[in-house]
Amino acid sequence: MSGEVEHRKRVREELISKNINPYPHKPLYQPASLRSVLDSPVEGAEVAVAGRVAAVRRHGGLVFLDIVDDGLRIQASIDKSKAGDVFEFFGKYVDLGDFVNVKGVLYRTRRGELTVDVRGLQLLAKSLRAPPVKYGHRLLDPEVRYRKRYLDMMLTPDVRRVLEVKFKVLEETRRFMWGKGFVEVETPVLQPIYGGAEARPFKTHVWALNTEWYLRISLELHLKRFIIGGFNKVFEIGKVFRNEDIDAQHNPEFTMLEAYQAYADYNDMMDLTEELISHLAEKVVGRNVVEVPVGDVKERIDLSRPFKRMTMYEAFKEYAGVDVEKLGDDEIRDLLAKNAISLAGGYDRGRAIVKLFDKLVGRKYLVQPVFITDYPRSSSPLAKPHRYNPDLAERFELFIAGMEIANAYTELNDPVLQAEYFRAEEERRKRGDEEAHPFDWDFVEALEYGMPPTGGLGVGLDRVSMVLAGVSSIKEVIPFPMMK
RNA sequence: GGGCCCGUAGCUCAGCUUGGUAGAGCGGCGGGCUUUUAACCCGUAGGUCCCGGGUUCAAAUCCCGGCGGGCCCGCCA
Repeated sequence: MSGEVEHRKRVREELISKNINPYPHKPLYQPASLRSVLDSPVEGAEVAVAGRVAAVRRHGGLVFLDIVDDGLRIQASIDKSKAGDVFEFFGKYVDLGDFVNVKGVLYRTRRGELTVDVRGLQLLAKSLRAPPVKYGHRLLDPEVRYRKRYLDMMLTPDVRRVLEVKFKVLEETRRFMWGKGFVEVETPVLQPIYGGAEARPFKTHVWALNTEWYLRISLELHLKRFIIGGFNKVFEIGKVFRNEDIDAQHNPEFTMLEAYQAYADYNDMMDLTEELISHLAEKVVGRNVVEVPVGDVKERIDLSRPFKRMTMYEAFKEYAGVDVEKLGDDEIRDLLAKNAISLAGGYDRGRAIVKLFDKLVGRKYLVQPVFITDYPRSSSPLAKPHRYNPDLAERFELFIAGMEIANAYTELNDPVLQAEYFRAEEERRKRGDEEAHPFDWDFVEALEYGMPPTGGLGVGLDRVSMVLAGVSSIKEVIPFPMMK
């Protein structure tokens, strides 16, 4: 309401005209953290705190206010008979939403609530707009929530809690990886050629070179160059960008952890993944059973080790009652047709099997953590063929709550095979599959210098955060999600 | 891309079926109240009823077309 803003602007003007700065540079009374005050309150002691006025309850000569600072709340009261000048100033110049600095004595009210009996008050920052809902209540309009996320965080403690889960995941992932002896590195976001995943990229223009470049869709190919360069254990946590749809599980930019380890294979990466996830459960939420909404039901998900492991073929048998290995290509084509699946770039047995897996098994059944291993070789152009079966790749994906959480390979390090697989991808692109992997000559050349046997892992940290926070939309764990 | 739903005060929503020219609660502002905590009581301001067109004496309401948004399905991590 414009009247409200006008009113507060007038208050601001009046303060300035009275030589009271509505936006002073520092608090007058050095504020203690609310955490320290609330954790070990000393009744009768003098304290100073600062924060936003989140609620005001006036009772004639006594006014109660809630002060919120850094996600915590404390009550203060101003007694006209004890601090008449403060009382008058507050009534005249302080509104809901303003930042204040108060000094006073800690006591407990009749109802037992810890309260600061205010004796001194300084306005720290005048707000011109009152918060749209009361502190502690939820903003309901998702449009407003995500576009004006500062209001969402400011007003709803649970929103802050969920975001804190995400940030703690980032922090604890680093701590875990460092502890395992991995070096945190960085790789370019802007690239002349993209790769490492199957996705449509974002394009951009580099003026200095007058050429089209891309935003990275994964971290993989540069991290492997670190392995070639002699770093044995590297990881990166970073944004990747995929030019695809926006929905409850997908945001066009999201945060991946990728890790590569020399002299390791996908079995080692499975152990590492399992250990990471349970480390995160323990450090971030302090328990290994979490509740996550999956579809219409809240699922109790047990993140304790070890996770179930099954091959993709076993999963087909168990959940879809299909023995894919024994199916002829005609039967697979029939299944594709029956499930209305079309394959961009023409029929390929391996890729068909993966699509069928997503459709028939994927999200429905893989609620408890499970590693699905041994993907069809042709669906994984950067993975090494399986040591016992050349039709398969040494690859696994981790599913939790019906979501793909992690993806890992024994990395392909044979440059001749890599070139061959890239060539096949290029053929597929020519046949119309926009998401086929581009041929990366520079990467093949790097492999030609020799890469040790390597295990590689990618983890979607937003989705991990969703599981740990128990939320069903990726928007909840991304501070400023992309909005249509 | 397909389907369903929504758009009225700062917020949450009623009014629409049955057309008569705009309402409530909360919030704001003013007043009252010295132990409240979604405080309470009294008063008051605040609206392009998403936009455009049509029907009608008359449209928030009925019809058509846009725009914005949400959810589900398909695809992608």
